[in-house]
Amino acid sequence: MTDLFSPFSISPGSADPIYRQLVDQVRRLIVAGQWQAGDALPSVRDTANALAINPMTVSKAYALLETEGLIERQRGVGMAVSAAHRNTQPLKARLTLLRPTLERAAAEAKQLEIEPQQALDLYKQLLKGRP
Amino acid sequence: MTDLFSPFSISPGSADPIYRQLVDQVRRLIVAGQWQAGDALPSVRDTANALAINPMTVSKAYALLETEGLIERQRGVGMAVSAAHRNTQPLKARLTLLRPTLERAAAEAKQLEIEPQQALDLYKQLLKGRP
Amino acid sequence: MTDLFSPFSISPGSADPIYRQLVDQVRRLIVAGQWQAGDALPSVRDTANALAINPMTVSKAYALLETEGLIERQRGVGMAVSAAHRNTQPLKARLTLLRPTLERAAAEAKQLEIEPQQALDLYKQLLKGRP
Amino acid sequence: MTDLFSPFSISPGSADPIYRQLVDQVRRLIVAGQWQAGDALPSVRDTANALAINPMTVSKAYALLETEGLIERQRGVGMAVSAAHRNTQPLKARLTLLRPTLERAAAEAKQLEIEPQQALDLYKQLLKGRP
DNA sequence: GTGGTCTAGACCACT
DNA sequence: GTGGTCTAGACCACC
Repeated sequence: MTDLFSPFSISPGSADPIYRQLVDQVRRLIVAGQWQAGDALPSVRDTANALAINPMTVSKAYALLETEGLIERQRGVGMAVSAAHRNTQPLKARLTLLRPTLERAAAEAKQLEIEPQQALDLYKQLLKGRP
Repeated sequence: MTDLFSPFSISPGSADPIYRQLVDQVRRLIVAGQWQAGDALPSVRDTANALAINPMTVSKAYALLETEGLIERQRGVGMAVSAAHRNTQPLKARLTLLRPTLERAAAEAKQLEIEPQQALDLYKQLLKGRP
Repeated sequence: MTDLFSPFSISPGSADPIYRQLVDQVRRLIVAGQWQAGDALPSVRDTANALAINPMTVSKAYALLETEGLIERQRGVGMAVSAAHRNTQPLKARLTLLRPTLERAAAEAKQLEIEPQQALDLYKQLLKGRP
Repeated sequence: MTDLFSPFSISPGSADPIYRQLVDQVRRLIVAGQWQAGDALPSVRDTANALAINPMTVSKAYALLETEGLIERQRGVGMAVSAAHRNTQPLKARLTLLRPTLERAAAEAKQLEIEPQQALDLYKQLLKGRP
């Protein structure tokens, strides 16, 4: 029997590939401190089963994260959050990860000639979860 | 020889394809009213030369914009901003174009456990052009 | 018709995987300056055909080299030696790539209590191609 | 409680598996004559404890060495260096064990277009323990 | 049990 | 033409 629940959620029809969605989610979970150094990651097979995707797709995501140094392979055991990585990155580091998207949003607002205050209002609304 | 300058700027190494970058830029320039109805678009060949990209890539971008109704093909002359299209879209329409990116930024802030106020501060800074 | 020759040579039964063998060979060819910045790499399909292996295996090797920054993807065209990378690395850089293997060889000689001069003689012989 | 010291040193993150690292170390210690015929090997459990690895991994290494004839199982006592095996192998045998690594180093030097003399100089340096 | 590698083949996106 | 992604399934190595 396999675990049918997964900490990940993917949208198969999305623009960016499944493996990339997984990488991004893991990265944020670690950087935000929700996953601590040494914590085991869900196994490739369990994740593949739970999300109904191919194990290789999960494996590819994990391989990239290993290259990045965020997670480590423990042979015969599984993958774990890298010990070398400090738990819960400081606010500054987390803002750095958020920045690129906000930079793009700023560029777009400018091209659309939307006033900063109006762009800020929309963002505020979305941050509160109001659709 | 052709014009080596172009109103467009593309980044060949970017995540989204060149044709998409072109489409987005044209759309924003028109919607923001910087390009008015009847204005001629830079020719496919000039644009391709200036940006050192394949003419078919530019052509594909224009074709999509034509389908969208934003620009019109004037036989023997080139492409022009569609007359049917109201110049300078209302604010609401422009905010709709900005929304997807801000939605993504909101989702990322949440996953990174960044407080709304801090995310807003960063966005405000970027909107002011302060790097 | 496809190219049946390839600049690569692989040994399918080797200890390290095929994709790794490819990565190492490309890396050395570039670092040694035999492949210059901007040079196109053999296409994934051609290489796969010539070596009678799966295209994905070649693709995986290229993806790793791209991550490493040694080669660049030119969308719709193929892969090329990265322009950012200086052609023909200086001797020092090349020695750095050789060093790990020689360090291992030194450690093994020590454990086997082989005199330095005798280890050097063997290495000299092998460098001359004498089996 | 068991001995927390071990004559072995392993690197868990290395390319080659732990059991292989153990096999190679035992082999060199015996062939070099540092471990004599009849000497007892550290017990599987002690070694596993000291290195914080799975006992089965140590057991596998010992099993391979037994197959190789280098060590013998003494029922109820443990493993010992094989009596049948001549202590301190002749130089030729020890060079044979060193050869594969040097062959690889020679191939790499050639691909990197490093002159034999420069490769030899580096190896000489490393043999002297100068980092 | 764990992940890694490779294959064969399909489909997609880009130029 | 180019590479990218995913699938289904096999086999291997390691612990």
